[in-house]
Amino acid sequence: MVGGVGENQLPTHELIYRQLRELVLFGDLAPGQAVTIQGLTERLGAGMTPVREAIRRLIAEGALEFQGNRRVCVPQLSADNISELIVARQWLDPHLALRATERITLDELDDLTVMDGELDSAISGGDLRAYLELNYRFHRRLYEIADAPILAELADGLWLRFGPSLRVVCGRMGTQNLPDKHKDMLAAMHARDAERAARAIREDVIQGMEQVRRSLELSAAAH
Amino acid sequence: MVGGVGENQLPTHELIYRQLRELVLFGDLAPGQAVTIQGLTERLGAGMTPVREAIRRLIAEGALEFQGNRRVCVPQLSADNISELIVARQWLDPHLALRATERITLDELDDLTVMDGELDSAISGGDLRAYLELNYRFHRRLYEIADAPILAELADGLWLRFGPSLRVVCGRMGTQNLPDKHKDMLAAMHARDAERAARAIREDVIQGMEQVRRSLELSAAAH
DNA sequence: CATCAAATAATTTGATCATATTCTGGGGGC
DNA sequence: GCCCCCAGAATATGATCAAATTATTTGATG
Repeated sequence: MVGGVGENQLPTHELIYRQLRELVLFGDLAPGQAVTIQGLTERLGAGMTPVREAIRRLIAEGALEFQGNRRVCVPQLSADNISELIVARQWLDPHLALRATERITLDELDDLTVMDGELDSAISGGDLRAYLELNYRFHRRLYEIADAPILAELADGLWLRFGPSLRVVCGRMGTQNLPDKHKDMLAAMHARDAERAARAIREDVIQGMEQVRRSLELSAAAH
Repeated sequence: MVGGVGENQLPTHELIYRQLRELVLFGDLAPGQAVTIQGLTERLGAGMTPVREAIRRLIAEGALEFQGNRRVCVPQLSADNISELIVARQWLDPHLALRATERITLDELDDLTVMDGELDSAISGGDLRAYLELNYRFHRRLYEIADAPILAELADGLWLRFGPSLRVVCGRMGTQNLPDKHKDMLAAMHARDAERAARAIREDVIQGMEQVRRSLELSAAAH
C-alpha cells in the first residue's frame, strides 16, 4: 500500500487497475513500450499481486498485449487494426447516441454542454492532455446515458485500444483542427432528432479515427 | 500445479483460465452461482494465485460478475441484457460472415461443412453438451476466417455472456428444433454470395437468441 | 591485431506459493 | 428483532523458483 491511514474503500487492485487504465488511455505509456510488473510496483507503489491482476485485466480488455514469451507491452496498431476499430465505432457510437437521444434528460444535456465547453477551452488553450481526457469523458457520458451497459462496455473497451496511438497522433498535430461535431449532436438532441444526433456522432468518430489512420500510415511508411 | 513431470508449455494461470472459461461457456456453472477462489483451487487443483488471475480475466470479459462486496458469481441476464446481446450479435456476426465469405478457401469451407455435419449428429443424438460445443466452434471458426481479430474478439466475448443461460434454455427444450441456418450459409459461401451468407447467419443468430429471450421471460414471469 | 560469432555467465523479470492480515456475513446471545 | 462476536473467505506481501534477455568472455578467422 502507498499512503492511507485507513479511510480506504476500494481494494488496492482496483485502484491500481484504474491508475494503469488511465496511463494507457491517455497515452502516458507509448505504443510498443514494455510493461513490467516490477516497474509498476515501483511506479505505483504497490505489491506485485495487485499489479499482476491489474495487468491481466487490461490484457483481457485488449489494452495491453501479452507477447507469448512472458512479456507484456502496449500494442502497436496496424492499419488493419485501425480499420476494424473504425468499423466497430462507426456502428457502436451512433447506435448508442441514438439510444441516448431517446432517453436523455435536460439536466444531462446541460451536463454534456458544459463538458463540451471545457473541451473547447482545452483545444484553444492547446492543452492536449485535457483534450484527450475531456473528449473521452464526453463520449463516455453519452454511453452511460444510452443505458445499455453491455454495448457501452464494448465501446469503452475500444478507447483503450486506440488511446496510446491517439496521443501520439495528436502530439504530432497540435490541438488545432481536432474533430468536434459535438455542437451538431447536442443541437440534434435538443430537438430530439435521434437520427441526426447519430449521424453527427458518426462523423465525429470517422473524422477522428481517419486522422489516426492517416497519421499512422505516414509513420509506417517512414518506418 | 496438478500433474505434469515437465512437459509443460503453458503457464498454470493460462490453463486454469481456459478451463474456467469452458466451464462458463458451456454452462457447467449455472447463472447466479457463486464462484469462490478456494472452491476452484480444489476443483481445478491449482494454487490460489493462478485461480485469482483467471477469475479476474473472466470478470474483465464480462463472463463473471464482481458483486461489490468481494463476492463473484455467474451473471444472470436480464431481459435488457439479452436485447443488447441480440443487437450486438445481429450486427457483428453478419459482418464477420460477410468478410469470411470474401476470404474463405475451399479447404476451410470443407472444414466448416464437416463441423456442421457433426453438429447435426449431436442434435439428432440428443447430445446437448456436444451441440453447445460444436455450435460454438462453428461460429468461432467463422470469426477466425473473417481475419478481423478485434471484431472476432468482441463477438467471441459475447458468447461468454449468454453461454450459461443458453445451457439452461436448451436444457429445458431438448435438442430438437434448435436453430441451424448453417446449410444456407455454407451454400451461399460456395456461391461466393456474401450478402446471402450474412443474411443466413443473421437469421441463425436471431432465431437462437430470441429463443433464449422468450425462455428467460417465461422463467422470470414465474419468478 | 581487429572483428565477429558463438557460448556462457549474470541479471532482470515473471510465476507460483505459503502466510499474514483484513473484511464480510451469519449465528448466538440479549 | 438487534447487536456483537466469530468463522471463513478474500486481499496483499514477500520469498522462492524458473525462464528469458542481456552482457561478457572466449576463440576462430580474415
